[in-house]
Amino acid sequence: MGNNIVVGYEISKIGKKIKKVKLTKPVLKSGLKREEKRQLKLDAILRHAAAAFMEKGYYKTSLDDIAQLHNVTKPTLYYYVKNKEDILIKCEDVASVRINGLLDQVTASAENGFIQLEHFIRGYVDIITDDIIRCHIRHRGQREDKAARNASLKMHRGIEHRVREIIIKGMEDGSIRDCNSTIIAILLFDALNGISAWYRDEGELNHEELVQQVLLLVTEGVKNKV
Amino acid sequence: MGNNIVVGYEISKIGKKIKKVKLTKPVLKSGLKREEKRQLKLDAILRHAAAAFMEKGYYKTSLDDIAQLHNVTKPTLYYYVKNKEDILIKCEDVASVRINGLLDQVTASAENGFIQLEHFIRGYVDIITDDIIRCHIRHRGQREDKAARNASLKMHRGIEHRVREIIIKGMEDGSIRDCNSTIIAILLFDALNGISAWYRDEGELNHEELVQQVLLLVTEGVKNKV
DNA sequence: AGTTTAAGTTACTCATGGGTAACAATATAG
DNA sequence: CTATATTGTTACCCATGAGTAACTTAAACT
Repeated sequence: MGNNIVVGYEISKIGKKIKKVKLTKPVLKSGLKREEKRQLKLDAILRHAAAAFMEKGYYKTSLDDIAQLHNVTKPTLYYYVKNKEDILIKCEDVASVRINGLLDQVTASAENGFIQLEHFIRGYVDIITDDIIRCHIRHRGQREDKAARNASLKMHRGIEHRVREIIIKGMEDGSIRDCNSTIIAILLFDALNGISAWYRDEGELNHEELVQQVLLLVTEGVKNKV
Repeated sequence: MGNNIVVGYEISKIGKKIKKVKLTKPVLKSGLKREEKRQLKLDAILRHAAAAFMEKGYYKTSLDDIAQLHNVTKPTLYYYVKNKEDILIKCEDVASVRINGLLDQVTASAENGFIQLEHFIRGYVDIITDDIIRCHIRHRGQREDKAARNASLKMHRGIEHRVREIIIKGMEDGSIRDCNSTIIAILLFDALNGISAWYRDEGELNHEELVQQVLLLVTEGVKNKV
């Protein structure tokens, strides 16, 4: 029940009530504080859940597990989240914002296509350290609800499409060789997403060396042309 | 119970019994037939299960589903398989044989490292069309039983290691440029395994073009060096 | 032919875990 | 200081699905 109340609605309701009385700061401030607190708790839950999903897998992680990680009981989760699948959806929302943000940043520059692609790869390898992003990558498209599944696939296709655009741009400005941009974009994503399954920032493998090797492969391939 | 009887034991038992009486063909033949039939049925079950796992996911596929696909009831499966997880294990056994077989074939040639790598890529893209292989790729390492999980990871590391050896050989014979063979092997696998999640032989995308693009990426990269 | 073994069935048990109802405590507004 | 929304709890329900026991049918060996 509680989880059906949309945040936006809640705010506007408060706003209406207050508008006719007084628009003092304490009211607004505490209102925001509450929202902030709620948002922070939701974030923490998503983070805990994502970490658990990555470690044990979605189906092997119970809501009780997640609740325990957050030091609450299971029903409390339902105050922040519609159901188990909604956790995946909310993680994906976060991931979408971050990845598209990266793409915004990368495509905003005046650099040529190849350089933009290089920037994207760098940024993406940084990003996939985050459990929420990794959770999205691992579970994207995996939704019982049909509408949710389609939304997830569409969102990922959107991202893939933007990378393809970068590649096409590179082919037009001559910085990227002639290739099938669709396939190359997918292959690149497959490789990068694969990384997210095993790479940990704390590990022995140097972050920079990883990026170097990905760029080596993408830039020149491994064949020796002496 | 019945599933605990190892195939080899069964055969040797029959053999002993017969050795002292008569080694007529009909007996051996029918014995083989039985084993053959059993093996064929097991194969069919694995194939059905793998297809279902790929379509709906391991946890969303019940043993009843798999049984139905094979036109038997659930308990019958237990005659061929120890438990649900055992299906994954048996799929992995099949996959291991095929992939290592490919590697045997590839490394047996006198070609240089790069050509061997190329051959492997070609062969692997062929192989990952098979549902059982795809099932292995998607579910490798995902085992509730610890021993089984370790075995799965070990087997995959073994394969990865052999590819790394090819790369190292290529670096030694000068056909592959200097690189971190471990990372490159993993990246290559990530890309190839990623393919297995979306590529269908029946689809519009030409098999040869896919291979071409993978080889383009691995061979020369996408940067235009004009 | 008659006995044994393989192969399959029906009808259960039972743990797990998602989701809910009803109640309790805590914070915030007026 | 009281009323109300927010946040959380305990104690359930109930569907699902893995695995088993006991029984039946079909095939195969002697």
